[in-house]
Amino acid sequence: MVTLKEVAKIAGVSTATVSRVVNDQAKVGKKCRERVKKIIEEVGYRPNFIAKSLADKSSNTIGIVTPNLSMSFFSSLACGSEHASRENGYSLVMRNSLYETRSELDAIKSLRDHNCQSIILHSEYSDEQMLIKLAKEIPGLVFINRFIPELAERCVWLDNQAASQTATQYLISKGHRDIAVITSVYQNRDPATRVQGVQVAMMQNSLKLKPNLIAESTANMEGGEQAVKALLSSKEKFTAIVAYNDLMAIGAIHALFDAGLNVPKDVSVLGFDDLDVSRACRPKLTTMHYPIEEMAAYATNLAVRLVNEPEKNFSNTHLFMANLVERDSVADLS
Amino acid sequence: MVTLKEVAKIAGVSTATVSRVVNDQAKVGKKCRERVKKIIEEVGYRPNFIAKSLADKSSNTIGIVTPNLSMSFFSSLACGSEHASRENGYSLVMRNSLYETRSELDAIKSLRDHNCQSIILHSEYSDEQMLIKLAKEIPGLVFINRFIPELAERCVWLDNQAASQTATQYLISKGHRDIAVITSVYQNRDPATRVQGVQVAMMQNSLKLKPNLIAESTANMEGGEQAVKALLSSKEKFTAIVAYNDLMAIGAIHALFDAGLNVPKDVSVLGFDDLDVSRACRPKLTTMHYPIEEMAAYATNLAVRLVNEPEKNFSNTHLFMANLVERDSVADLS
DNA sequence: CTGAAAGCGCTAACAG
DNA sequence: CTGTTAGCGCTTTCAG
Repeated sequence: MVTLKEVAKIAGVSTATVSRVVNDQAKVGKKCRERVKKIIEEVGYRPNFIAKSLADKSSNTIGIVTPNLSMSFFSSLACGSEHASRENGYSLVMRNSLYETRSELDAIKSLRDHNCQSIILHSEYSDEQMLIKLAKEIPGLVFINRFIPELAERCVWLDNQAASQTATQYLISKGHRDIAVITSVYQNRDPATRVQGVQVAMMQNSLKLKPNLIAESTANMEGGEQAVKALLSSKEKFTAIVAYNDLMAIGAIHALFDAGLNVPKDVSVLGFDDLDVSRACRPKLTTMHYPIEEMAAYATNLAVRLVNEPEKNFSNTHLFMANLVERDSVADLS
Repeated sequence: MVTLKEVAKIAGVSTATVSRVVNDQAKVGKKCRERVKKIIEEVGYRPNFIAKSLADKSSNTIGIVTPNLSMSFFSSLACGSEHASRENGYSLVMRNSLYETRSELDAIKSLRDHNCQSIILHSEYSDEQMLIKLAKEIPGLVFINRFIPELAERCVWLDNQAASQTATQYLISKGHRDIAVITSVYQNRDPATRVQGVQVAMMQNSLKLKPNLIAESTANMEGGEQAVKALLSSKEKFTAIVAYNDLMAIGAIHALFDAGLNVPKDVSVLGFDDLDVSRACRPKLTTMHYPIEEMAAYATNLAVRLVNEPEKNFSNTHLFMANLVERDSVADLS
């Protein structure tokens, strides 16, 4: 491996000079610069990033921790982040937080110990106090999909309530009055917030979300099936379901068909997230598009600016909105 | 940030000693070790991995490059790799290869320049000669889903032909005689190999794959739809389709239903990969399970052993098999 | 505009 | 068993 020092020797200049031309810094004599460049080319010199990191205390890597990278939502998140990282000249290192006990914390600490100052965290477990403490230590720690008031300028999140209001309002505009909700038992507050959203939207239309039209289960396909079964067995009438996410929505569709009901003819189903699967199922799912990839890219840029421009003050709000994408799972009753 | 040197000073020992207890190496006096440990604990010392890497030329990171992390198949791959990386004490850094021109190569080189010696590559574009050259330079470069004879000991791949033979044989055992294939125009040789697999299986049963029952398109849902439309317009009769992958299979199912045909009653559809979507569509997809997560973990372990035990000779074959998972998209005609 | 020199934080012979 | 001493490859004052 050819080093900077060797280049310097061959070129008959000092290492400082070579370093300068490599990072095209400052004033280096034009001819001198040319010569060094030529030699670098000839001998195929490539800078050693590790050494650079050590010398200038940079890290050139940004970290991302999500519960489980193999889930579509999180892989989109990672993808957005990878793209932004690369554009900023950083490497993206990732960790799943799911498989270990103190998983999230361990992941973050491990990242920090690898000198990466910018970390994108999709936190599910840790409590706010812990996170606040960590944030002090790690200047580039940003939170995605979690709002912590004390750390507002580090939080990139979605207006869940507005989103589910939009969704509900849409259903109502299509003539639905008896709306059911299938939601999830989840670590964070998203499910509750979304249920609130439908309640508010219904209230605004002088409607009411009936307690036995709320079914709770796990946030996946099986959960969706279970929830719908519960709904069905309650004998309460409903013409539409707003689901916590696409997976539950798809489970719901399955359960509905299995019960001899047609979607959307007999009951409409509205999803959340707009994962790829929402175009794979039949009928294709009408759903709220979660701009997770954009959010991840945004969060990544924020994370690098947070460490590179520490003096700067950043605007306090990084709030995104979901938007409705109409496909085939909602019927027009009007 | 407290350094090893400071710990040494406080403990009244040399940095070498501290280094030894940190890496619990060699023989250090028991009391001495205890004392140092206590101090490390007290002052909250944490080793600097960058410095360590520079000093001992290790890298503690392994790289992975796939075309597009947001695709289910690749995110499973990444996930398997992340898990294995972590177990080996490495960080996983990833790169998409899709967005740039000389994308793959750039990604690998960038990884290499960041001193990561172990790289898992899902190569789509690069030619063999280039790869062989790279392999010489990077001891831990392993290829996933690509077989390069000269680099057999670095290739972790799937027996595509056997897999599609299995698939076809299954269809035949279910009474299907008129089998169609929808395949993909793709960078690598997989599609062709899989088509061969069905041809062989059919031949073994004195059947023949009719040329106009082979439709080619892109390897996604839209491609599947298109391919089926082509098949349908050929007027050639068929009772089953083997698809290049799950996405095409699902597209096929859509197109079939749109044409008024029922799956599996009128025509059966068999997928490949066993992605999550295969359980989201209706009917649920019978498909060949591609053990990509296991393969990725295996490849990752191989990659680290390749650099850590260079003297060792590794067995030449890292060949995996796909297995059939029966769901609801294939009818029994017999 | 360019060079000398002192590190960044840690490891690894080599002595003792 | 423990300390001394060079570095790893690059950056960065500080002189000149």
